[in-house]
Amino acid sequence: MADDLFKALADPTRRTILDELTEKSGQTLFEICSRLSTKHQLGISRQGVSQHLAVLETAGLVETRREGRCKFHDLNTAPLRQITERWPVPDTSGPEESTP
Amino acid sequence: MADDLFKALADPTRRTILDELTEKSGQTLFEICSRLSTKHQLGISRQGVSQHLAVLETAGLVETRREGRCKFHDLNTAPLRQITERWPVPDTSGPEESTP
DNA sequence: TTGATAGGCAAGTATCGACTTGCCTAATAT
DNA sequence: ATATTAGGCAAGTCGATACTTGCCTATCAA
Repeated sequence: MADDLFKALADPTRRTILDELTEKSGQTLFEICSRLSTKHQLGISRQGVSQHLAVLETAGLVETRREGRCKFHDLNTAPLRQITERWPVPDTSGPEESTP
Repeated sequence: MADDLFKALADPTRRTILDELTEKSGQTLFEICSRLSTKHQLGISRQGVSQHLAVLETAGLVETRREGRCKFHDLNTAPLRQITERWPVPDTSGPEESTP
């Protein structure tokens, strides 16, 4: 459970995929592949991306739906909530301007 | 930067250490060692724990202060904020009771 | 000073995980 | 029917990393 989540986040390529899905949810495998290649200069094979997506799906960060021969990938950030629930983060830390 | 954070969170032992520091911040290496051993049945060497703490410190999740021959470890959850800033999480997802 | 306590450094092992290559299935197009 | 497009499965390689063992330094107590 939590193990899958943190393992999924551990890889920089997977985090970039999450970025891409944040920008545009519901992309296909090939769409993600070409975006990683063009926008992020990531030379990675299609299977590589596919395996990353599988890890993200196991973590619950990505959900998929099939339509014909296409498989669309949707982002689900809900699992991230358990991180800040497990280790509470102060509202605003750091040197804040004194409330005027 | 972000890489260090997610790498630090990727290991289950390190997450348990964060749990321990959440419960009681400012523990020494030996204190953490014995807690991992007794409370979590983690048979890990002192050096193992020390290396984990170093990774957590690199990520900014743990800060240390020395006093004499003792080194105290304090939790700092602030770096976690960038996670939910990078991938925004809806306030409360899932089937919520309708606000009465 | 001697011994005990708290921690650090470095090298070695061994497992895990990212990535690739090669082949296979299913849906659309000509 | 054949070719093309979208994706899946499996084995193999290679580098990263968690963990250990062995030795070394520094602080405090007797």
